[in-house]
Amino acid sequence: MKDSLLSHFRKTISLGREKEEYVLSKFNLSKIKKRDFLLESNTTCQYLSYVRKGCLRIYNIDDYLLESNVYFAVDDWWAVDLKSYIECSPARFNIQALTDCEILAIHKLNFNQLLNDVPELERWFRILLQNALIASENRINYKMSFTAEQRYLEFIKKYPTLESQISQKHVASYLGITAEYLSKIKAKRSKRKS
Amino acid sequence: MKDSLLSHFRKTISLGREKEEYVLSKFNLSKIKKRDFLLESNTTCQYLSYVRKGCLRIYNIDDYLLESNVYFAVDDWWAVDLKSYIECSPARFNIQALTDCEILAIHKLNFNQLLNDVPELERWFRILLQNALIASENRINYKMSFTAEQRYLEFIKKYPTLESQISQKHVASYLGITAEYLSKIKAKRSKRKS
DNA sequence: CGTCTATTTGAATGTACTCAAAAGCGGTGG
DNA sequence: CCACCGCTTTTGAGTACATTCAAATAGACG
Repeated sequence: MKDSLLSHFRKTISLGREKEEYVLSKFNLSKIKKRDFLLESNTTCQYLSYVRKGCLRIYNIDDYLLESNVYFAVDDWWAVDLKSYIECSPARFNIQALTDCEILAIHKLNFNQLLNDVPELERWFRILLQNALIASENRINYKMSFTAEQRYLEFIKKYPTLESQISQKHVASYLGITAEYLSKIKAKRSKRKS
Repeated sequence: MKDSLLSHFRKTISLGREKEEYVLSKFNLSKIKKRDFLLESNTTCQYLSYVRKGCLRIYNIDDYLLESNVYFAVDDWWAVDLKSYIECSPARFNIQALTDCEILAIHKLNFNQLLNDVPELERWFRILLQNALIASENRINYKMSFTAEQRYLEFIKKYPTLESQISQKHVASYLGITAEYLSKIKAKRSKRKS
């Protein structure tokens, strides 16, 4: 059940059987249904959530109540509002399941204890943050340098199975365009092909 | 000379006099001139560089040789291509001084040794990454939700002294617009005021 | 002083948005 | 199992935001 989480850790650190058991014991499995919320803005984000299965969107609501998807957490990723989690501040983001999901979550307090008991995890967490930062910087470049159509193609390449699972308006929101315009991009593309 | 770096560390961790000395001893001061490069793409980023004074731009060059500024490193920030630094991969970014700068740099090998000798630094580094990630996620939201003019106003608010020090084309590139369009935004604004 | 780069301005163009209407689709209850 | 409701997607016309290209002007620097 927690195999996928285990192999996730093994990608960056090696703990040995005993510590592995201990770390995994602090995570709890929960299943959440499509459209349910893992986090709502203005509450505090208290859990680190590993996505074992399914897809969630982490999204922002701006001053005019418009939503924009910051990122998707799919199999083997993490869903968290980092700022809120770290600073105990009200969450900026909402986290919502786009499909039925299986989550392995750990409460902040337990995670902090783990960081004390198993210092190797500091390294793992640092690397997680590094990768997230690198991905985020890439995202800025894409948005800056590419047109909506180019970004859409990159999206398909990066998440080849995701498009069929979620609605297009969420893809559009991730790409930073309106649902209508994404529809037009796709229409134009399928016309070109034929 | 290294006072500013010391107070930078003290913001997030407390080390005690002795360890502080030790950590600081690993950093070397260097002065670099306006327009000089701290890093050129396709070389490897081997240093963590603390900006004691001045301003640098970290920028990307896309497939069509167009530059876009990813971020500015100003007083009390860090300049690094994280991906290259961590993975020893060819740098995606260039780092160039926009003003004369004073840099406190530490080589990767020395930094790794510090992380071993002074484990408190893991925490500091993790927090640095956290903050960078939070800033980067914010940046995505701005680019998604706001017009160029709104982003320009946010830029002025966030870096009140920067605009007078660097050329507008660099500001435009950071905002993700052309230099011409930024010029038009400013013209429109000063017309409105009068 | 001359050269090189940065900035301004204008006209034409392209990219993406808004609004509205129609069609499609999925889930729910009778 | 069908009918209906609400939400998503498509399509079109009109518009706004931002770019391109070109030419003129202004600044920076040796």
